[in-house]
Amino acid sequence: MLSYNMVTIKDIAARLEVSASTVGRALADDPRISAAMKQKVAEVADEMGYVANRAARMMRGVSSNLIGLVVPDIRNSFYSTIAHALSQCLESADYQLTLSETDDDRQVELRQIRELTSANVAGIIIVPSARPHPDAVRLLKLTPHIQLLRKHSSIGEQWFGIDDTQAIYQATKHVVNRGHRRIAYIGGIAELPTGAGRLKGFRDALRSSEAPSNAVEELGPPSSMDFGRDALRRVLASSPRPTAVVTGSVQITQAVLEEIWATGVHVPEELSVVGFGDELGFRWWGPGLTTVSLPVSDLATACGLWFVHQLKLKTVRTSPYSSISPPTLIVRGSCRDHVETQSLSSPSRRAVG
Amino acid sequence: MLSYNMVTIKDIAARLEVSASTVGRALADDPRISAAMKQKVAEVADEMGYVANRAARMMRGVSSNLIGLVVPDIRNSFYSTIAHALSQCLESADYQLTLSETDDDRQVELRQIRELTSANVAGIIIVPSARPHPDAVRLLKLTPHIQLLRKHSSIGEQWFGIDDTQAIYQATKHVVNRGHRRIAYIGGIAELPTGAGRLKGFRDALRSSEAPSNAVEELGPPSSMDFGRDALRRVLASSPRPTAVVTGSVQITQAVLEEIWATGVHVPEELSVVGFGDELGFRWWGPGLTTVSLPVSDLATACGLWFVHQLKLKTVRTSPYSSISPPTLIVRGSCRDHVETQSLSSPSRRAVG
DNA sequence: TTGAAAGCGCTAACAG
DNA sequence: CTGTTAGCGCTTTCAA
Repeated sequence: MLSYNMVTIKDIAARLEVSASTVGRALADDPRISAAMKQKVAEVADEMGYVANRAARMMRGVSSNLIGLVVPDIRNSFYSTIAHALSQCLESADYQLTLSETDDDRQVELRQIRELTSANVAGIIIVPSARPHPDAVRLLKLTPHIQLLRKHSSIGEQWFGIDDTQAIYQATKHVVNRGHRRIAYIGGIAELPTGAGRLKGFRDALRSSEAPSNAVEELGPPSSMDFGRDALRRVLASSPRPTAVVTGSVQITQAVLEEIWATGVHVPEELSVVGFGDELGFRWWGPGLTTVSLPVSDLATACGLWFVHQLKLKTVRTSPYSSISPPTLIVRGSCRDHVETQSLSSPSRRAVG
Repeated sequence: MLSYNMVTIKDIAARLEVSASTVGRALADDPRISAAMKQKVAEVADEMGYVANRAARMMRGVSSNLIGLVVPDIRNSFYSTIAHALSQCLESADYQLTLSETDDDRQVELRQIRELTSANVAGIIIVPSARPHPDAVRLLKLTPHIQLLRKHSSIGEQWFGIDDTQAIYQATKHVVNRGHRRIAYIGGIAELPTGAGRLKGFRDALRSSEAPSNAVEELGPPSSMDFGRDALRRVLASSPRPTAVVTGSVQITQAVLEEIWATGVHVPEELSVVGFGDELGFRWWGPGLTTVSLPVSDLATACGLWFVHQLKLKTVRTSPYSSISPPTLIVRGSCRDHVETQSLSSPSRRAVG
């Protein structure tokens, strides 16, 4: 290990023949210090290449400039988008982002939160797992924190998310309006707040239609491609086979697209599809994927700005605040009108371009 | 700000009626402490929910358990894959990952490295920008560090990367072998080590062919979709129009795919394409994208393991070490044989499935 | 307006 | 095997 002698507050004090506290205060822009002194201190500090020792500062109770981001899996584009947006707006407020992945495992989540609190982070931005560990909840209460996307009341009432119910409601309503009656939904487990909201959106949309409809629901881990693939196979095998499928997470959507592509089912002739999220590539999947687009980046930025604002007012935050962002349905070619006497015409084919 | 009374080593000491140092040593598993004592301390610590104060520990000279990851943009799947892999293997070594984005801007990069060193990070894993700032290089020398993907000798000789030259060589060779002679390459600027290597691969492959060939080279920021789109348009407009295009970064590939899809050029009839990286969705793009797959996740894991190993031996590392991972060409449908008397047959079309 | 001094929680030298 | 003591660099009383 390298031993590098950082220049300390004492060094500049010695050089200027003043006390350490004077230098400390000058650096902190304390009103009691004369402008002349501040000036001199600033110059010498700069000249000697002084950098504050964060550890020492932290020990004096000042929390670090670290903000912990706790997400299931950074490879999920939702979360990498969030990480990027947060990183940007936290940086400009002089905060550093630390990354913790939970893999949606409450034990891992607890460990990570333990780590973060022991590192004295200034705050935690978390996408909580389905059922966070009580100890994790307890630890979070000791640190400023905010929930993103998923919300558990046990953790708090500070939350930025999207309207999950509305998202899937729109998606489902779209196929219902186009005449589909046997509709499958493949989405995240209802134990997750997002999963529950989306499932509700699906059911609400079906209920809102006049004609009786026939739903197939497949619920599983929202980040599991394997689950998505298997679920789609089950949906295709079920009888009567659904004429439309709505997906409830990005990963599940990707898995379903892959599987449909692999099995050779024709879209939209044999099956209509509405996806979740608008990934690069969804546009060029088959006839173009009709999907629900979510303002994840804006959401994260808003969340970051607000959180930093909260941290600045060094006040205990218990007052609830929620921000719900609306989804948008993007209609492309993966859904078509369904008529009961369905004639499977020879599929119209589509070339690149 | 919340005032939360963390339980300290003293609290445990008081409870057990021993000295603080005994507890400290027991917790550190010091050989001089009796097993019985360690046992008791461990129990009480656990019971009281003791978490070590990192700030205090750091002040005693021990560096933090933070490792800084410095990348251009976490939304790039290369880097999110890397972040995930590193996060996993650093976590198991009890390190925390902090995330810094540079947007390939040397000033930002310098700022981020400043931040990291002042936060006393245990080490830095960096994908350096094209021309790192001299001060950044200087700062890096003060901290254990390793380069990922891109390598600058000024920064050091510790590097994990892929064989960029080989990657593009394979891609280019593939179309050359299929008879193409007018070939375009759209890739990152040669100022980047990766850009230079890939460009070399392109040129080497062309030179290696017997028949004379005609190259078009478009170089720009590798992470700019806009550049990719514009470059492709220029390529299509050039005369004689190339019959094949090879791309040299993930983002450029994505941009090129989008643009080809948008302009309606038929692949592979009018244009053969070889991509870079194997993103989800490349499989279902048009006739399936023939592309170079790179073992990014394994690379990052290897890098993480090795770096942690280096940190454990608390020795100054100056000895060079490089690890080069090989790419793999994945052949799908986006290239076809080229014959000079090219007959543009009516395009064979492909449906989903 | 500045100084002196007391710690923050932990580790490490130096005694027992 | 365990206790005492002295700081690490900084902030923050309390004095001057």
